[in-house]
Order: sequence, then structure tokens, then C-alpha cells
Amino acid sequence: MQSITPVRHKITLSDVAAGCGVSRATVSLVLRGSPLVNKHTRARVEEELRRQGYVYNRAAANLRRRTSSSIALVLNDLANPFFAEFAAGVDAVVGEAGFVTLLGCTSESSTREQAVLGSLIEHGPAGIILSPAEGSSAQQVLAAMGAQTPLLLFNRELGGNLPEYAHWDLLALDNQRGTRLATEHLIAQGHRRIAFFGGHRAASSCRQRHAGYTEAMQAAGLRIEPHWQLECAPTRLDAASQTAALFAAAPMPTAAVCYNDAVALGLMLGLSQRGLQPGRDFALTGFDDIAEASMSMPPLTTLTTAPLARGRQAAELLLQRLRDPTALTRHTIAPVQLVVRASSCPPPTV
Amino acid sequence: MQSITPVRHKITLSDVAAGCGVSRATVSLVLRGSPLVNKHTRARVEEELRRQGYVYNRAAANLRRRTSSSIALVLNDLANPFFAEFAAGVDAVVGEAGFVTLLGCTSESSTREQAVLGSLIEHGPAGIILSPAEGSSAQQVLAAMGAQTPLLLFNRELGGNLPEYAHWDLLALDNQRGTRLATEHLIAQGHRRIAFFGGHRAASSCRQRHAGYTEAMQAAGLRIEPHWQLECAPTRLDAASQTAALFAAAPMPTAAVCYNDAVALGLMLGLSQRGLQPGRDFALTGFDDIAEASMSMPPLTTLTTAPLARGRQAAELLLQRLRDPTALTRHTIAPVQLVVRASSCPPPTV
DNA sequence: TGCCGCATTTGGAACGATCCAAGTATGGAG
DNA sequence: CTCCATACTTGGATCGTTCCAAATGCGGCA
Repeated sequence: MQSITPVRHKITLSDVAAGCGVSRATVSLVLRGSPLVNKHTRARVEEELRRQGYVYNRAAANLRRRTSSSIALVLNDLANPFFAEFAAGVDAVVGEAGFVTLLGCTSESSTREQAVLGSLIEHGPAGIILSPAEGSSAQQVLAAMGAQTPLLLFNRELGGNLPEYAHWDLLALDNQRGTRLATEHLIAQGHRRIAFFGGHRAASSCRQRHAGYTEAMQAAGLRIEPHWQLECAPTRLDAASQTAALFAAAPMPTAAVCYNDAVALGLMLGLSQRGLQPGRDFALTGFDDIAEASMSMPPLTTLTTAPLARGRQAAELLLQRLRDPTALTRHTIAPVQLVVRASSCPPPTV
Repeated sequence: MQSITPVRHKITLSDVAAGCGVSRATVSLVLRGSPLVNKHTRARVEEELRRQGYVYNRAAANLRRRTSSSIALVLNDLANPFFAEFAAGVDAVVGEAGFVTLLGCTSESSTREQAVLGSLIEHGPAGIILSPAEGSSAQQVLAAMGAQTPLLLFNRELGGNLPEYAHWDLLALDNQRGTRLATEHLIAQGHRRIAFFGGHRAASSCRQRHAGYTEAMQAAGLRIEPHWQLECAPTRLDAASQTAALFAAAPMPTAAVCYNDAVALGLMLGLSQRGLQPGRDFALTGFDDIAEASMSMPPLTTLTTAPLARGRQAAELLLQRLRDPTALTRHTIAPVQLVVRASSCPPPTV
């Protein structure tokens, strides 16, 4: 019966070496599975490692080898299920590659973003994946993290212009194509008066989604009424309370392309409160395909973005960059896919 | 105009020291804000730090000082909004305390949990917050992380019995009291035939919730029919497909206490498919108060657990443990609160 | 002038690993 | 018996920081 004795001080290579009468160097070779060590010696050392309960000190090794074994993930909003799934995807790939994820949340504050980046960079991550907070600029980010560490931007672009020697990769969703598909789908259903609802135009993702809508409307020769272009915070509550504005003046829309699912679900609620049944009296589409989208009443037509897969992809892009630091800056646009459900009905008066 | 020149090698204390003609020790003192340095010298050094774009190497400092500046967070399911919010709460407090969060996801696999713990422990975190995967045991966890690092268990207890020298703290939800409150509420509404629906009895949280239900039923002298005690995976889809079993035999229940919100929402769907209107023909309660709970039709009566606050609390408990490693093991039970909404209607035949 | 105290600065040894050049056996060939 | 290749093994320097004991410079005082 082998018992692992509780110890007070941390066991190091030297302890193990002393414990079985070899040098530190030999123990180190054993740890790294070098073929140089005699298998007799190896067995003895491995036994001693187990016996003393040795724990590898990766920080010390990284210091000597001048390597890093971590990747920083900085998110504007972890509580949002979209980013949570994204994070799960990142962590999975990062872990498979033998790295560890350093997490940082900025809560949409660019001030906190600077602080978080500053703190994480001191731990010397091999690279950083950043989903910027609203209003964060390239200069700020550069000041906080320097130009030494590879950065992959996710989801949003940065304000300001970045110096050319900082080559930052980008992974973004095909926002414009997404809303274009949704708008074209509504048009094909017979709708002519289609609103664009929700989001803040300050965010690049919102501008892109609005552009997709505009593109489809113009291609179909349809009118875009200014009072159908409504901004609101990307939350259910705010969307619900903005619903009335859609119907404030004639001509009234028969459908809406919403900034995202949260907004669409809020709009559904607002419609119900006005006695309109979404999916029968009014058509709408979302963006993101969050879990609730398929379970809502009616189920929501939306664009699926596969956040888990996006997380994996982001991590893989960053790993590629680590392998080849001098490769050209890469901007990747991830496809989105229209999922047609019951919320995008034909207009009532067809 | 000051420009930060892009450099190829990492700037160290020695570079800065050489750059302004002082010793490494002095620069180190400046970095740590020691009152020993002359303010003239301090200014010169600070200027040089800025000029060279020096980045503190916390790993090297930690090695020398034998300290740690990270806390590991290991979660069974980051994609679940409950844990995502929890993680956001943990990270906020961990960051405020000057630590950084090391993230690890186990995807409910105890094998991955061992691997993740093994990898994280090599980075020498000051402590670990662990929400165990299903079926994970104390022995496994101990083998993976050793007894040196303080551990706070969250949400679930571990199978097996832990050795007494590993003092592990615990933060759990008051599951039993929660479902007792929900059950008592349904009884007060006039229900007599109440089911317990969903979850796997293998999980400690499910057993505790079931116990709360049993307690309330027995205290009210009500019968518990075995065919009302239904297990299912804690997902909407599985819950929906298990709905029929509730009504397979007489007597049929008029209400159900559900394992969690996901199960409750699934049950709502299942009820609708059978032509029963939840909140009118059948009453039900959930657990967790996820975002959708208040937006569902009808809004769901449930137990709110404040996952963000729980995350903050978990981090604070761990920080306390770090301050006093010899204090007695602490088991904290976080209160939950009943939120009454429309889903818990009185029975139809009262 | 010599000595002391104060304020400030410093060289060198850690921390726990890895790298590297050099060391020790061993056995076979000449 | 010497020499050399092969198969391991090892001491010491090193990564970037902090700690510590000791050094330095300077003004004042006897």
C-alpha cells in the first residue's frame, strides 16, 4: 500500500534528484520523456516522482525556455450566452493545444478593458483573443498590451486606426450577408414594408447588419421609411418598450429584421401586448440563434452563428498565428446560416 | 513627441537599469513603489521604463517570491448561462483582488476534469474553484491536484470520501429549502397531487431538491405517487418528451415541481402539445431563474439563485481561505428565493 | 580629522526549471 | 593495452525577478 504523504514545502526537481541519487538534469530529462535516459534510471526516477508527489512548475520552465503556455481571452460580456459558448469553444481548443486559458471580462467598459489587458499581459500569454468593449480604440489596446503579443480580434472592429507594425488578425461574423438573407426571405414571403429594429448604430456589427438589410431592400426596389429604423439597447426589455414606435406613423411595417434574437424576442413581447400575434399578424427575424430562439412562441426565424464553433475557430486562428508570426494579417469572415422557423410568416393581407 | 519603438526582444529590468545607469535592484524597488528610492532617481527610472516600453514579468517575480497571482476556475459546463454568469462574478472579484483567472471547462466529463486540473495545477494557482463534473470523486480530484492547493467546491458535492488532511470548502445552493418553498407554495394554491419532474437522481443537487419536495409533501400529509417521480436529462428537449409519462396513469397530478428551469420550460412545451395550457390547466415551478424564465408564456414561478452574486461569493470565500489557510473547513449554503409568477396557478377544479 | 548616523544604492545569491558542453563508463576493435 | 565510439549522466550557467547583507556618500559633531 502506497501512501502519498502530505508535505509542507513544494517538491522540486532537486528533491527528487536527491531522493534517488541522480542529478537534476537527469530528472528533467525523464520528465520530458527524453530517449537519452537509461530505462533503469527512468523507472527509478519515475517511482521517486510519484512517491514524493512532485508537481511540475511550468512557470519556472517557461522562464528558462522563454516560452509561454497560456492564451488570454478577453470578453466584453461573459454573462451573454453567445460569448459563454464562444469561450467554451476557445478553451477546448486552447486546452487541446497544451495551453491554458487566462480569462478576463471587461463588462463593456473600455477602461476596464485596459486594466484587464494590462494585468493579463504581465503573465506573458502567447497570444490574446479579444472581443472589444464598445467604444474601445486601437490606440488604447496597443497602449495596454504593446505590440509584442499576437492579437486576434473577435466580433467587433476597433475604433481608431492601428499602427501598421501591429498586425492584428480578425474573426468576424458575416453580419451583412446574414441580414441580407433574412430580408430577402421576408421579401420572398411577400412583405414590402420591412423595418430594421434594434441595436446601437455605434457598434460596427449593427452598422453591418443594417447595411445588409438596406442592400436587400434596395435590390428589391423597396422603400425604407426612416421611422422604421429604430435603435434600442440589445436587450429584451428595451426592445419590448420600443415596439410602439414602429407603429407610430403610417405606413406601418408588416415585418421587421431585428438586430439580434434578444431584440426579436422583446419585440414579440411588445407585439403581444398590442394584441398582435407574432408569426401571424407580423413577421420578424432575429440574429444569433440563441437557445430560446427555437423554443419561443412562435419559434424564431434567425441566423445561426455557431458560437462554440466560432470559439474553436478563433483559437485555431490564433494558434496558426503563433506558429507563423510573420504571416500576413488575416481577416476571416465566418458564414452565418438562415434558419427559417414560424416567426417569418407571409403578410396577413396577401 | 514621444514614440514607443517596436522592439524584437523582451525588455527586462537589466535593460532599464542599464538604460539609466542604476542597478537592477533599484529599478525593482521603483516598480514596487518602495519609499527607499530617492525621488530624483525614481523619476529617471520611471521615464526609462516608459521609454523602453517595459512589461513586468510576473511569472519571474512569482518564482522568486514563491507566490502566485492566479486562481483556477474549473467548470462542468460554461455554455450553461448559469455557470457563465457565475464565472463572470468569480472573475470580477478575482480581478479586483489582483489575481488572474485560469479557466478550465470539463464538459461534464470526470476524465477531462482530471486532465484539466492536472494542467492547471502546474501553473501554480493560489487556489481553485471547482464545480465538479457529474460522477467526479474526491479521490480523483485529490490525485489530480494534490493536497497543497486550497479548493472551493461549488454547487455539487464530490462522490467518495475525502482524506481529512485535505480541507476543502464548499459553497452550495439551498436546494432542499428551495423546492420545499416551491412545493409549499403549490400546496397553498390548493394543489394536492404534485409531481417532482426531471433531473438525474445521481446528482447531489437533484437528490436535495427532491428531498425538499418530499419534506413539504409529508409535512402536509400528501401522498407521493411513484409514477410522478420522473427522472430526465436537465434539458428542455428531454423534458418535453417525458411529459406523457406524468399522465400515464391515474391519479394524475395537477402540478409539478421541476428540477430546474430548463426542465420546466420543456414541460411547458410538452403540456402545450397535449392541449394543456401551462399556468391555467396545470401549475409548475422551476429552479435557477434563468433569463427566459420571466419571458416565457406564462412567466415561470421559480427559485432565483443570483449566479453572479454566487460567483462573487465563491471568489471571496476562496480569498478568505488564502488569507487564513489553517481556518476550519467551511460549508456555506447560499439562500435561494421563491419568485412567484403566473405558471403556479391554482388547480382548475377548485 | 575621525567617527557616526542616515539615506540611498548595490552585487550576488536565490527561486525551479532547461540548456549545453563536458564528463564517465563500457565494450569492442586494433 | 590503448583508443574510440556509444550510451548515458552531470555541473554550472541562465531565464527575470526579489531578497539581503553590505557598501557608499554625505553632513554633522566632537
